[in-house]
Amino acid sequence: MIPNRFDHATAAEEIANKWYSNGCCDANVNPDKKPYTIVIPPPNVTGALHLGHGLNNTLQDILTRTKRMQGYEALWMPGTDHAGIATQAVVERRLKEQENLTRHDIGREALVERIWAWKDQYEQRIIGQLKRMGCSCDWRRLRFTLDPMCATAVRATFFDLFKKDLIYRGKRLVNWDTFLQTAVSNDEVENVTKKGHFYHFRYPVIDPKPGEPDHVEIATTRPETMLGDTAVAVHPDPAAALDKVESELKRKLAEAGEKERPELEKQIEVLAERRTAMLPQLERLRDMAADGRKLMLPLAEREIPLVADQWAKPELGSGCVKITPAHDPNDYEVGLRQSLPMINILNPDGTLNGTVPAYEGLTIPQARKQVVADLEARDLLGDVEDRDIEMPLSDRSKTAIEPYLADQWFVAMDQLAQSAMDAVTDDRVQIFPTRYRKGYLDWLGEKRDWPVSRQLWWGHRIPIWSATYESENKAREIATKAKSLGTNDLISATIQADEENATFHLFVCLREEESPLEAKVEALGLVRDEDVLDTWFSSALWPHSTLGWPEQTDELEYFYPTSSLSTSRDIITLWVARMVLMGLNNIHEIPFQEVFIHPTILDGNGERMSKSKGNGVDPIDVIDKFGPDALRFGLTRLTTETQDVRLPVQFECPHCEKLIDQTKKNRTSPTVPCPACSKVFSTQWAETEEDKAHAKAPVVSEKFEVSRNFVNKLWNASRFVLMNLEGYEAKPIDVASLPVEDRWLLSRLATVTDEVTRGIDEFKFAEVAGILYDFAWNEFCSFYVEIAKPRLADDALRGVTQNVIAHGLDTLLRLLHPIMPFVTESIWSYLGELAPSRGLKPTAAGEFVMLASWPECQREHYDQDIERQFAEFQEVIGAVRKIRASQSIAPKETVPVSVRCSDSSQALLEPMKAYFGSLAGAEVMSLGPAVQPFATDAPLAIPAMDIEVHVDLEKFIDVEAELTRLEKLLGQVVKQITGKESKLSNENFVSRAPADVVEKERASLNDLVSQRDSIEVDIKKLREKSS
RNA sequence: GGGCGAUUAGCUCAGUUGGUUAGAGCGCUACGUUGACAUCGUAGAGGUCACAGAUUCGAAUUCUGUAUCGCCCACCA
Repeated sequence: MIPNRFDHATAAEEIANKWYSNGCCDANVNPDKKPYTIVIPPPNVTGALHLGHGLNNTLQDILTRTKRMQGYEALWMPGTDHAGIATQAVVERRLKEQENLTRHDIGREALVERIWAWKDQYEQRIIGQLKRMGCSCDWRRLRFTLDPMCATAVRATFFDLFKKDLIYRGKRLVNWDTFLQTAVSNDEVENVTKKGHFYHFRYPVIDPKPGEPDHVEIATTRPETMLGDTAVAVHPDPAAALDKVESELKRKLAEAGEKERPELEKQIEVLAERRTAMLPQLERLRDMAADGRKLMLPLAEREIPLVADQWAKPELGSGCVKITPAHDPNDYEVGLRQSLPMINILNPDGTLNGTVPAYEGLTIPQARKQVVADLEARDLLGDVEDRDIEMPLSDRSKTAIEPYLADQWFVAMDQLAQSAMDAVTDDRVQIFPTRYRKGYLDWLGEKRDWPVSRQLWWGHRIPIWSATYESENKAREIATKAKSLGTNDLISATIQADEENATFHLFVCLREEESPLEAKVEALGLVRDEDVLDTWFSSALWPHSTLGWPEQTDELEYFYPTSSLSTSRDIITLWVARMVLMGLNNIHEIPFQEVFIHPTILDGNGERMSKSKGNGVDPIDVIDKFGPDALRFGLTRLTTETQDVRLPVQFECPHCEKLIDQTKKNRTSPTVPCPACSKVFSTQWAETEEDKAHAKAPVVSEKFEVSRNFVNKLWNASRFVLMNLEGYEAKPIDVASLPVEDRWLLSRLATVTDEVTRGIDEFKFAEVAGILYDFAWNEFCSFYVEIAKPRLADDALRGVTQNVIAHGLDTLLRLLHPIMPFVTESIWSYLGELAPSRGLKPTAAGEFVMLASWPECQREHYDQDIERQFAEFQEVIGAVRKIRASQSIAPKETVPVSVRCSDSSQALLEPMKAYFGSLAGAEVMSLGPAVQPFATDAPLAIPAMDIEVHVDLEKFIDVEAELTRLEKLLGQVVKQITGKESKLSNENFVSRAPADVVEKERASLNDLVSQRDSIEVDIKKLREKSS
C-alpha cells in the first residue's frame, strides 16, 4: 500500500542518488542529438546559497530537464566562483576576529591556503544545496574559476589581449580600502550619510597686482587633502556658465507645477545676486589664470597654478575649487585635462606619507584636525559649516574608502565593447525581458576601459614581469633578450615610457602557467606583478573556459555557443556583457543565444534578502519543511516578468513549528519569544552561549505551503490511480470510440502540453506553473478522477478507463517533471510497476521520467466542441451544488434533478448522468428541451448556455432560504439589466460600437429579462405556497 | 540627477490585442471525514483596479501628470 503522503525526506535522497548513479544528468558529445547547454552562474564561495540562487537554479534546471526530455543532449555545467575580494575579505575578517592576525602577519602563501580551505568547505556546502534541490548538473564536470582549466583560459586570454595591445598600465584613481589595502570596485562601495563639516580656506595669491585679490577662497569637506592640491580652478567663462544655469532654471520654472515654483524663483533670485556680487571677481581670477598666476599652497608651502577649467562651478561656493588629482575622481579628470602633477599624500594603510613631512604618519582624522588647526593659526581658515557628508564605505571591511592614485592594469574596451553591443543590436544575443537591453547597451556604449588589477592575494595572479630602466636603449636590450627566451606565442614584451619620472618600463607577459620561462625572465632582473585579476575576468570566460578552451576540445565544438543563460539583473553589465565580448574575442562566436533575467526576490517589507539583514532564507530550510518539489514549484510560480517579487518570510519556531512573521525588529534580535508557544528561540544573531542555548529557528516562507499541498494533491490523485490499476492491460486506445469525458481529457492534454511547451520556451515560468496547477487540480483531480470512479467500478468500462487514466497521469507526470522532479519520479516508478506499458499506442515507459520523452502536443485531439460541451456539464454540476448549499441539504442526501437543455446538450449529458452522484450528490430524473419544473422547484438558469437546472425540493424545502436565494439572484439580475439597458439606450454606443458587440449586448439583455421574469414567477409561487 | 519597474480583495499575485458580473491561492465565514487527498471537499463574504486629467460609444488595460515604494547608474568642492 502506498503511503498517503509523499515522504520527501527519505524519498528525495534515494531518487537523487539513482539519477546520479545512472548518469541521468551526464551529457556527452553526441552527433546524433542536438546540444542544449546552460552554464551555471557560478555562485561565490563566500557563503551558502540563498533563495535568489534557489530561484535561478530552479529555472535553469527546468530548462535543462525540459530540453533533455525533448531529445536534446542537455548539458548543465556546474561550478563556483572564487569571488576575489569578497572571499578574501571574509577569511581576513575571521582571521582578525579569531586570531587577531592580519594577512601581513601570516603572509601570502598561508593566507591563500586558508582561503582554499574556506573554499573547499563552502563549495561542498553549495553543491550539497544544489543537489538537494535536484539540480541536474553534469557533476562530473564541476569547475571552479581558479582551477587549472580556468587558469589556462585566463592566461591565454590575458596573453592574447596583451599582444594585441589591448592591455595597458595606467595610473588610476581607485577606491582604496585602507583596511584590506586593496582597490575595490564601485559596486563594492556603499555610501552612508554622516554629520561632518564644510571648511572654507584661503590660499594666498603670490604677488598680487593692484586690484587683484590677495587670496582665493575654496571649500572642502576633506581638509587634509589640501596637502595634495596641485591647482585651484576657476571657470573659463563664468558669465556664460551662469547664463546657462539661469536658462536651465527658467526652463524648469516654465514647466514646474505650483508646488516647486517658489523654490525655483528663489534660486533664480539668488543666482542674480551672485552674478552682481561675484562675477567681476571671477572674471578677474579667470584672467589671472590665463596670465599664469600662482597661489601659495599653505602648510605644504608649494606654489600651485590658478587654472581655468569648466569643472569649477561659478554658481557654487566661492566659484573656485581646489584640485587634488590624486585623491578625488573629478579632480583627477581636471588634472589630466590641465596636465597637473598628481601628488599622492597617503600610504597604503591610510596614514599620511612624507609628502609634507610635518604630517607624516598621521591618520586621516588626525591629519584633518591638524591641518585645520594649522590653517587657523595662520589665519587662513574661514567659516566652518555643519553639513551632512556622503561617506563611501567598503562593503567588505566596513571601513572608509579613500580615493587613491595607483598603478593599475586596464583592458582597452573600445573594440571589445562595440562587438558586444553589435551582438545584441543584431539579435544574435537576445535578452528577456527585452527592457534590459537598454541598460546593457548604455553601459557598453560608454566604452570605459576596464581596470582589471586588484591588490589582493586571492585570484589569478597577473602574468606580467616588469622592470624600470633609465634609458630606453637598456629597456630595448632587455626586451630583446627576454623575447629571445621563447617563441612569440609564449612570451611577449612591451616598453612604456614614463614621462613624469623620465624612465622606461619593460613589461613581459608569459602565456603559460609555471613555465620554465619564469625563472629565466626573473634572471634578467624582472619582477612579477603582485596583483591579481578582477574576479570578473575569469567569470567572463566561463562559457568557454569550462568547455576546455583554449584547447579545441570536442566539447567546445559541440556545446558552444551555449543556449540560454539565466541570471539576475544586477550583473547584466559586470558579467553578461563581459562574457559576450570575451566570447567574441576568444572564439569569434557569441557565448549564448538567450539571456533570461529573472526577478529579484524581496521580503515582505519590500527589501532585498540578505544575510546581513537577517531576512535571508536558506533553500535547505525550506526543503526540510516543505520538500524540494514545493520549493521549486513555489519559486517557479513566483517567476513572472516583473523585476521584483515579494516573498514574506517567517521564523519557524523550533518548539511548536508555528510560523512567526518576521518584523524589522525581531529579525535582527539574537533571541525571540515565540508568540504561539511562548518558548524562546534563537536566530542567526545569537552569539553568547546563553543565547545559543535556545534552539535556532530556521527562516522560511509560508508561501511554499500552497506548493507543498499541490505535491500532496498530485501524490494522492496518483495514489487513487495506482489503487485502481489492478488487472491493468495495456491496449491501444481507439480515440473515436471514447466517451466525451475521455476525449475531453485528451483534448485538454493536447492544449496543456502545447501551452506548457511554449511557455517554457518563452521563459514564462509562472504561467506554466499556473497552467499545470489548474489543470492537475481543477480538471484532472476534480473532474476526471471523480468521473472515473463509477467507471472503474463497472467491469465493462474498467479496462478502457484504466488505459486512459494511466495515459493521462503519465502525460501529467512528464509535464510536471521539470518543475517537480522528485515526486514525479517517485510516482513514475510506482506507475511503472503496475502499468509498465501505457499510452494511446502502448509503449514501455522507461525507468526514469527524467529520461522519458516530452509529450507531443497531439493537435488532432483538440476538440472545441467537446470542451464546450464538457464546460456545460461542469456548469450544471456547479448549479446543483449552489442550490444544495443554499438549501443546506446534507451531503448524504441525494437530490432529484432535471435539466432543460437543447437536444445536443441532452445527447452529451445523457451518458454522463451517472457522474452526477459523485460530483453533486444528484440523480438526474429527466433531460431535454421539454423538461418541466418540479412541483416544489428550485431553478437556476445558465443563460449563456441556454440551460436551466431544476432541483426537486419536495423533501428538503426551506422556503425562507429559497426565497432569500431567489431574491438575491433577482437583485443581481436586475442590476445587470439596468446596466445593459442604459448602455443600449446610449445612442453613441449603438451607432458607434461594432455591430457584433451591440448584438451581443442585446441578446444578453434578452436572456437576462427572461431570467428575471422566470425568477419573479418562482418567487410568487413560493410566496403563495408558503402563505 | 538619469534610467527601469511597481501600485488590482486583509496578504501574495494573474489579468492576452480596450468590450458581459475584474480572477487565483492564502486568510476569513458556514457546512462536511467508511477509503486518492482535512496538506481535503462544497458554498459564501470580500475590490472606487494609488490619485487627477485626456482619448474613446466603452479604460484595470492607451496617453499625460501627481503621489508612494523599490532597483540600477551617475554625482554633490
